[in-house]
Amino acid sequence: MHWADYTAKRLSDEYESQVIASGITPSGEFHIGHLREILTAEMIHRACLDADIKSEYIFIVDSMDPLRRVYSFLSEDYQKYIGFPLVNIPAPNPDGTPNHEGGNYADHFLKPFLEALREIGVHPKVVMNHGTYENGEFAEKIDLAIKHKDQIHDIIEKISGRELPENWFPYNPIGSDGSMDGVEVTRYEKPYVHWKDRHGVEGKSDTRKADGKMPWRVDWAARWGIHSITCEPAGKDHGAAGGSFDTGIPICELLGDKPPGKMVYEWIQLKGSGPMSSSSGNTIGPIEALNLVPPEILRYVIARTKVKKHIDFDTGPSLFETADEYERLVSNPPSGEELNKKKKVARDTITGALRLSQVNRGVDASLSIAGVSFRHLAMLAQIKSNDEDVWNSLNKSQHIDGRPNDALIGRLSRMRNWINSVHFPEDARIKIQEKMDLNTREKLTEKQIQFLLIMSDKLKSCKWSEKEISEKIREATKETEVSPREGYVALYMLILGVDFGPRIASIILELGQDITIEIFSKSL
RNA sequence: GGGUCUGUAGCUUAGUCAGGUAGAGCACCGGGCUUUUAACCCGGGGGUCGCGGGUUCGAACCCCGUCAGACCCGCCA
Repeated sequence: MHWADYTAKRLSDEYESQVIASGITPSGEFHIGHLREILTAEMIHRACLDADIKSEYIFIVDSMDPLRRVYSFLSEDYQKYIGFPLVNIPAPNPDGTPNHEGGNYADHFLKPFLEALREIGVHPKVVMNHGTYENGEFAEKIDLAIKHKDQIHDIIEKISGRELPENWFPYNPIGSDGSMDGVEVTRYEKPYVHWKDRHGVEGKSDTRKADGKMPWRVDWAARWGIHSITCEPAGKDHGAAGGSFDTGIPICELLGDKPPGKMVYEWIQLKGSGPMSSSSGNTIGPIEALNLVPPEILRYVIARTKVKKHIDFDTGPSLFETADEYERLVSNPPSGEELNKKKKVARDTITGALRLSQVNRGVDASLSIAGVSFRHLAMLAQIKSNDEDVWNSLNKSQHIDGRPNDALIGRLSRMRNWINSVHFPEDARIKIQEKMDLNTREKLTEKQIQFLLIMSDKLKSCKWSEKEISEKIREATKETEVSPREGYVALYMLILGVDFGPRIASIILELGQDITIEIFSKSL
């Protein structure tokens, strides 16, 4: 059984209807690591719906979280915004300076991420956390938290092993300058928290408004109750012993609610370069990833991996394997009646992964088949600059019959992006030689050189079509009495510098007559 | 220091929660197609399930220990 289906089943044993949640702080550019947070939750949500369990999926944006520090992509102008809720800060310009016309900081980073989510078929109910404060939904929890201040204090200190400051208070009001830093609570008089900020200014915050927020560990526990969340997968940073999940459970209960069960997912790493981090610049954005990787395959990468296993995200060579594995599975799904228990489990797991990988829920996976392997498409995309030529070639090779489907059109356009990016594997790149070097030439026999000379002549008067070029190759092999194989090897050595490759006539055609003849004349 | 997770074929892994003869893909090798030469089809070899104990008629799976790797415990998912 797939992990999402298993979780859905477990949830339905405990709750009648589900609220599955994700939560992310929009403190900077989103990266594909965040996609795991989103997709883990969304797949459980889909699994619930597929099992006729009532379910809702919400994405809580921590727009009230304060700016912690001036990140590397921000200019020093942001110094003055430290401690401000992200929703109250101007969005940065590309050079890192504040753009006062560009909306707020939280929305700025959120917007493109939501677009990427749409592209991979995720349609959450977006909850801006500052909105929840603004409309008073937090007020009751804030009141309870303040009343149980000492107990919460003890829970955090005991479970996390962290020492809280003397003046710790489960509510951080915003001071006169807009920052939550250095604001000291002087007293609480429902619904107002009175304070004195670092400038000595005194004031009060209305707990029914977004005049302040609860600290992270309390905030998270409170929102489980406010939104009746039944499942919220958490990153392993929150899931560590003594982490915010562990303190959240008793705090949530203290505030009168039943906490969701603990579920922790592993991180995605960029192959070979460790965990993703916005500050180190070691990121790949969901949008960048979606430019290269078809959405169903991006989903598949998450769906096929157990939640607790880390994923090495690789936009290099292993993308071929992942994509071809997906293609193979969809076109030839594992089936069979006489399987033993283990094989049945394996089959159900993988078919579950395929089901959950579809961009649109309930749509037949077979519609996402491109009908051609990633490798073959990579080759065609490199030698055919025109999409129509690619479709013609695929028709001729009987990969497709007639017009390409949407999946294939999408694959080709992303394939072109991939090839043009630094991520495309070098050994898959077709490199046209300007001329044959001496080393390569020495590997050829006299006969093969003869063959190339004849070819050179023939190409000069050749009508430039794939058929004609193939015909010339055949003629030349006959005239010089080299085997077809030797002839092809000679051509590959000349044009690509290696002894094998994709269909040479296509490459020659694509190169054009002038360039081809130039390669021949320079080399021979 | 405390904790979590991972360790199965050269590589990626399924199977571990409900113990019952180790399964797949890639790669590799062989054959076919003999020209769509990075395509396609068929076949094959390859695993002390990290290591050591224990429980059991029976352990990749449960328990204890141990080694290795990754990560968390400073709100970075």
